[in-house]
Amino acid sequence: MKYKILIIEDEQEIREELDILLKNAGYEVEKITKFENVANQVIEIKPHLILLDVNLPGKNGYEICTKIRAEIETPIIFVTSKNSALDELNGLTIGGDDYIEKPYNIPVLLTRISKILKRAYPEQKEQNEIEYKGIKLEILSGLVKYQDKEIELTRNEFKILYYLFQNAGKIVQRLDIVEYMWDNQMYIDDNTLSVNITRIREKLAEIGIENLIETKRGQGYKI
Amino acid sequence: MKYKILIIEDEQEIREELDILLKNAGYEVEKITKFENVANQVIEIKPHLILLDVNLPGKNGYEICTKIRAEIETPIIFVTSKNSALDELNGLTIGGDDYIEKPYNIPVLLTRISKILKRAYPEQKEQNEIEYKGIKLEILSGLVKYQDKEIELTRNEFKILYYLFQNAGKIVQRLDIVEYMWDNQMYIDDNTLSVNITRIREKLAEIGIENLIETKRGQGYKI
DNA sequence: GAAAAAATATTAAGATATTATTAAAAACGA
DNA sequence: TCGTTTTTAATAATATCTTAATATTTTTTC
Repeated sequence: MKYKILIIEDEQEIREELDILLKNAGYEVEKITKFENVANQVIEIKPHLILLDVNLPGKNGYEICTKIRAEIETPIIFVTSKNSALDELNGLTIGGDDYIEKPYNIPVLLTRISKILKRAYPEQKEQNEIEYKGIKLEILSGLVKYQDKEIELTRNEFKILYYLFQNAGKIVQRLDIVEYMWDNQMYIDDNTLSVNITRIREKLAEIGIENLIETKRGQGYKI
Repeated sequence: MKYKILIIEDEQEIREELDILLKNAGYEVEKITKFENVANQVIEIKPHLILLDVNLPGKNGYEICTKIRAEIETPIIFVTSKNSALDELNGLTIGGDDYIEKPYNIPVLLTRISKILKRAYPEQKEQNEIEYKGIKLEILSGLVKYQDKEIELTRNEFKILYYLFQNAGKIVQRLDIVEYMWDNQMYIDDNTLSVNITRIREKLAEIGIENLIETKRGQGYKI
């Protein structure tokens, strides 16, 4: 899947440069050249990420950011030539996800973009479907299909099951799942996982899937 | 081989807590308490991994990281209470290998440390599979396979058998196994080992493996 | 070579730690 | 806000581990 990046930048030269750069890197690119009602335009375009110049003529980039953020959660990278700590803080507290200074270092810009995209859209992995033992997980619809029956799992339940499917045949440690699920910064009770497993098992049983998830006590789970 | 972990953290309480935690987990621990010339101190200590608090008094953790990285490639884990996207990104692009937020989840911290160490020092690879006399131990799946039959062992049983496999052909002393298994716990009845061996033999017999584990009375076991 | 001692095996029964379950509270999303 | 989903909390269930008691086997001693 191709990510769509929106460039909001008044200097034509830089705009074109970024355009080429990003297209070469495999992104779909949109540009805004008229800076009236930027927020509305953004909502129309529905980009996955926005590169926003802070110094638009007669406009305040941060204000624009605020307006955009009021509507959608698209991550924003500020492109700026200012570099005072204050400015930086302003942008970020409003909700921008990163900033980068002009003149930018191209590889740095690209890796930042890719990191932010990965973080913002973690579920968009290449696969749309994964199958094991006749059970099919459909990522897009969040459905589990088995012998012309199907059930829906909630987002977390699905994500856990998906992780187990990706590691089918192997023992997956509980902690690995916890890390995968909760990115593990904050302290999440490990029992939460047990609760989820119980729910997944219940739902799977509804369509006749029994004993799929084995508990390997002291080691983890295995399908 | 024992890994050396360096703690760079100003709050004494946390420092001591980490110290104990890590020592219990079998690491060698060093601490820095004076934050002048941190980079130089680090180079002296030559740790295998650094736990770096981002919010040192009057210092910028990221700056320290940059300086350290200019000298050595030791992996760094940021311990931080901040959590803005910017902070994280900065840390990672500078060369930190991971970050974790306070309050941290202890088991998670430990597994992260161990994962990063494994990645950074790959010489100490762990096998995923070991075979002897047509019997295959699969670590990832926790299975023992023999002639298209397979059994599951419990964690301890598997660990013991794995240890014997690693020393295939040699006599392994009972005490060595006890140490390997129960490490520095207080005296564990060595009969526990006998019980485990009995169980392993039983389970192996189920898939037709007989007389694999020989008892060398007074010396240990041999496969 | 028999009896005693030492080492290991066996079996079953506690103990413990890990996981499961259930219900309720909190957080989230429409 | 209401309905759904997620997390917390309290409690139950149970696989696995350890202990204990007893049995078997091997080695030593006389």
